[in-house]
Formats: sequence, C-alpha cells, structure tokens
Amino acid sequence: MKSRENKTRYAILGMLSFSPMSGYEIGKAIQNSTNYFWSESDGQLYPILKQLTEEGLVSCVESEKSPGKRSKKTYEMTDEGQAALVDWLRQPPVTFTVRNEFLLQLFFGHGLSWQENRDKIKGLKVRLSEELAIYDSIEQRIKEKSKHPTYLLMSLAYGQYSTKAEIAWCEDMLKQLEQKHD
Amino acid sequence: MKSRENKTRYAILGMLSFSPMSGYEIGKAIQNSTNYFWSESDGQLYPILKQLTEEGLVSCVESEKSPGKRSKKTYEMTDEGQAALVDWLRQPPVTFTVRNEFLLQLFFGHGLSWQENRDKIKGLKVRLSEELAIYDSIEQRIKEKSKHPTYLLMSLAYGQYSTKAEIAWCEDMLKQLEQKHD
DNA sequence: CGAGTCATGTAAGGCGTTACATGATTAG
DNA sequence: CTAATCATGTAACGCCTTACATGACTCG
Repeated sequence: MKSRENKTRYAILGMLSFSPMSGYEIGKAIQNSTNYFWSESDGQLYPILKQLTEEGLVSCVESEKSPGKRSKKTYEMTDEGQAALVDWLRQPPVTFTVRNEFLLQLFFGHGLSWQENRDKIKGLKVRLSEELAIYDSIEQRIKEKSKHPTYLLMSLAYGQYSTKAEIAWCEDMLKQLEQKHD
Repeated sequence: MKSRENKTRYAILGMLSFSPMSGYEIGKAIQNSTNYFWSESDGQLYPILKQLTEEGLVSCVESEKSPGKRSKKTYEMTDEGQAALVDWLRQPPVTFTVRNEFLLQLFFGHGLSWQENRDKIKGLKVRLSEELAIYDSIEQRIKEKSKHPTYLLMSLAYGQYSTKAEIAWCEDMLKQLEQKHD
C-alpha cells in the first residue's frame, strides 16, 4: 500500500519553485499550464497545502490588506521543500494509468454501425483540433512571458506531437471506413 | 455526484460481447488487449461482475467439472446487457483525466541539470520503443485470430500513431538539449 | 445591482489499487 | 515437488471529485 503515493504535493511544490503564490494562484497555474497532462481539484489542493505547511516544506505568509478582513495567504517553498522536490524529480516516473473511454468504445465498435463509429471519430478530430489550437496559444504565452522556457516548451511539444499524430490517425481511419463501405 | 459513473461495467460487457467468458478470462483479455488504454484490477472486476449478474445484465452458469470442487463460472451477456452496452457506446466519451508523471517532472526540469533531464528522456524513449514492439506483436495476434478485426486494429493503431510521435518527440528533444549545451 | 472572479476551505462518497486469503491444476 | 498459472473473491485504505459553504471585490 505504499507505491501509490500522492503526487499532488509535487505539483504544488513545483509551481512554487517558479515563484511564491497563493493557493488560488497555484490552482490557476495548474489549470492554465499543465492541464493537458496534469490536473488538480480544489478538494486536494487546499488540504495538501496545509499539510505541506505543517511538514515545513512550504511556509505561509498571511498578508492582511489595509482594511481587509479576507485572509490572503501566500506560500513560499522552504529549503526542505526544494530538497523534497528535487528528490522526487530524480525518481523514475510511475507509469501512469491510462483510461481512454473513447478508445474503449471504439474497441467495441462492432456493436454500432460504421456510420456511428465514423461520426465518433469525426467528433474526436474536432476536439483534438481545438486542443491543438489551445496548445499554440499556450506556446505564444510561454514565449512572451517566461524567462526560462526550455522545459515548459518541451512538455508542451509532447502534447503537440501526440495530438498531431492523433489527428492524422483520425483522418486515416475515416478514409478507411469510407473506402470499405462505399 | 453523478457524472463520474463507473465504466468498468462496460469494459466487462464489451468483453462478453465477443464471447462468454469467466471472470478470470475477462481479466486476462483486458490485460492482453486493452491494457494500453484501459485497465482493470481484480478488486473491481469480481464485485462488479456479481453486481451485473444481480442487475440481470449478464447471466452466470456455474459449470462443475466431473469430480471438481472448484467453481468455474462462465458469464454470458443477456439482451438487457447488450442493450446497456450499445446505449453506452452511443454516449459521448467522457474526456479522461490525464496524469502523466513524466511530463510533470519535465515541466519542472529547471530543478535538475540538463544531463539528468536528457537521461530521463532517453529512458522514456526506451520504454516507448518497447511499447511499440508490443503493439506490433498484438497486431499480429489480432490479424491471425480475429474474424472482425477492424475496430480492434483501429484502437491499436491509435497507440501506434501516438507512440511513434512520442518517440520522434524524444529524438527531437534530445537533439535540442545536446545542441544547446555542447 | 448582478454577474463573474478572487479566495479559502470542508464533507460526502464513490473510485480503484494493493494486499490478503484460499485452493486446484499443470508443467518442468 | 515446487513454481506458475488458473480461479475467485474480500478488506483496507488512500485518492480524487463534486458539491457545498462563505464572503469580498470589481466591472459593466
């Protein structure tokens, strides 16, 4: 019961390695930049942030604005946090569990007509193309804003490479289906 | 709390749409054929199989071998099960949560030396190449054994397309890293 | 003044893996 | 004979999402 360690902590620490942030900002950053290969929900984020504070991996500065009653907390990585992050970076990544419902449905495609399967693939192609457009806009944003964009662009390129291949797959499969049945 | 429906039931029903099988055989079939886009664990498989029987989506024939004390159960899809499967096949697939620890680590790659990152990518390339070889052997098996291989081969091709693209990504990134720093 | 976003959290509850438990058959 | 595979299940436990709860600030 050990091997499935919670990785959310490293996503948080990693984001804080760019700059100090509030919990809300960490959530936004994850949503805006790693969303296509890593996502987190609020229900994980805040409790684990608190836990990291207790463990001393991050420190929390509560900044009270002039008259404000709202607590805005800014988190910063400690040296221990930095060490924990680098430690994890050196670990071999655990091969991720893939669960692709589209492919599962296609695998059992013999239960539908070929037209229905064709339409499913067409639908996927649309979604993938939209995804690719988003990647391109993220690419622009990284190039404009980031000082050390190398690894950010590489992670992004991974998505661009595979999404393009998947679009090519859609096109080939559509051709195959039409040829066989016309 | 509705939208995260358990999909394991459809993986099971889908496998039974090929032919009647025992729980163990369903597990093996999933492991051998859909493993790269869908996996199941024993702890899910057997309880849900039981549940499907209670709901009348599958029927169970307990076959006692001549002297045997072991119960070997063979499951078969009912008409209701077939209907439920087709019903699900027509639903738009829920976009799957991706969690790729390798990419998360690379995204924070500024925490390591470029050589360490290079080695991580090299490691990935090896794993992907092995994966690709497995796909090719699965392809042979499908072509030899299956009577209606269209959709099986298509699902497989998806993996082949994207894995090839990911290998190309590895090669390009390795080139980039070496050029920048030599 | 209402919608949207900023902002932080908790609770419920299903999902899914791993480990445990048991025992038969078969191949080397 | 012993290791692997066939074969079926249960229990514990952490993971993770969704929904709920609250409230301020800001823009039109």
